[in-house]
Amino acid sequence: MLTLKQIYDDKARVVAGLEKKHFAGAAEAIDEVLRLDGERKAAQQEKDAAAAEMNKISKSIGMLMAQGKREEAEAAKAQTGALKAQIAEYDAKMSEAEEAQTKLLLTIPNVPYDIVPEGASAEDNLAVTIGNWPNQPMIDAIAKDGAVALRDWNGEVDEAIAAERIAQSEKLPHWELAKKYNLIDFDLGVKISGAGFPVYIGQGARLQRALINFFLAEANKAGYTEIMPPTVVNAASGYGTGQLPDKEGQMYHCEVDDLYLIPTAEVPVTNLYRDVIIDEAQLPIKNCAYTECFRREAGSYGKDVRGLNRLHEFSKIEIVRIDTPEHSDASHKEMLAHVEGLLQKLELPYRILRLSGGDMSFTAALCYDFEVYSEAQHRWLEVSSTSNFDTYQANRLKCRYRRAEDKKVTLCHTLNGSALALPRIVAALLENNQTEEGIRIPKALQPFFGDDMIR
RNA sequence: GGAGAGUUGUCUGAGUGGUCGAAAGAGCCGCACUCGAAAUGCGGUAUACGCAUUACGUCGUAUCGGGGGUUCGAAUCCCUCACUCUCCGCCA
Repeated sequence: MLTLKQIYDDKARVVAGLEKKHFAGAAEAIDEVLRLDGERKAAQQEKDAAAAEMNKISKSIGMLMAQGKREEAEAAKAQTGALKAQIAEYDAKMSEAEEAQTKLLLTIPNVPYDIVPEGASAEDNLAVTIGNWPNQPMIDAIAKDGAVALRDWNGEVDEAIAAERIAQSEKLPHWELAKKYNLIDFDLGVKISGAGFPVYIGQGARLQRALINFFLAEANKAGYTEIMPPTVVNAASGYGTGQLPDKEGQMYHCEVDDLYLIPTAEVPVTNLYRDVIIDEAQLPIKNCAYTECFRREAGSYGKDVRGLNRLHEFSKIEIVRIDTPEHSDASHKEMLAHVEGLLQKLELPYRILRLSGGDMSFTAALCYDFEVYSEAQHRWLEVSSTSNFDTYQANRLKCRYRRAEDKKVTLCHTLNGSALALPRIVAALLENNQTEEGIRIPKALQPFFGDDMIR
């Protein structure tokens, strides 16, 4: 959540930022936060004064008792009743205002950075890079402006090119390939769990393992420490990273023990640093983790959920960084370069989008999505979302560091990104690399897969 | 699952109702001594909120696992939850 300091320091910037994120009633919400803060402060002052008086009297009673002055002590006791009631009253007022304020702050999203594009939806995302792209005219279109709005070129408007590509393509979608080579059995998954829980078999299972190992090896090479966290977490962890309270319905919940299945390794790995004060010398902390991720995906339907496009359980390697405010932007760029490197090594066509204010997540200050092009479905599939959360998560987590220079305790910045999520990578890999002989495994992956082809 | 013992500051560890935010030791930081280091000596060494200030804060409140209660007063008593350890049971 936002810090009060952020709001006091530059209220106008906060309100403008929230409006960029299309948060309705931004100005009113911020004013209410400040009003509640004033209320809390006033109540605390009164409470503190009353408590100080009470402490003084209590101490004097102790001394009188020690001196054997029973009556004077009893007289002092008589004074305390009213004070006690007052303290209770102010205390109630104070915590009431504080709770109301926190509750409100939890509903207010993070303020986006200045370079975040204006816009209400995915239509307004800014394509900043495209790679391994075979269609030259489109690359030129991108190169001209350096970055252009998605709607200008991605096929929705440029229908001629899209239609041509589709007409030329005789490629099978990945769900048919999965069947043809006996890689994934979706029906078996339905039988034992339900839709969205595929069963990987033989070479399909081996491909999963190869990708997990490849991604972890790359992360290790880039200096990330490998973490193997629990895949169920308590509610406090859910609040720490912002899945709770607003995205409650997206997580699987084990009611008996009040635990949640993680939707991403971000949750356990970031919460490692909840209620912690880190020495600046240890920053940036760079962790990576492979976990299964669980998402209820309530409300999804149609072509979005076909095959591997959207699953309830999937494998993902996540990279997480904790950093100083001064260095977090550099960290973010390193993470983007790392993820981009993975897609290059996998030889998949990809693009990188800077998400617009309206499309980015609640907690992010700056977010880039990585998408791979699926040549049989003719659509872009999101495979990574790499974000800087500024102090927004850290404030909830109480994740702070002690500055080397002046020993001051300050909020950290947190960042994370997928590097990478498997299913859509598998989808693109199968679809884009299909040949007469089988499915070609990219060179970088061959040592991990143990073969150059799925046959 | 049953029975019992615990949880104190960066760490070890004392403290069973009254100047206890907390003894002592270790660690760490600063200063002194030294050519330098070690040793030694002196001082400092939590967090949040509030208040104050140009600045330094001999300022206030809260915090001894979390929450609640008893009391004029709680690290200390009671309730409750979480966690750790020991024994029994069960189990991979």
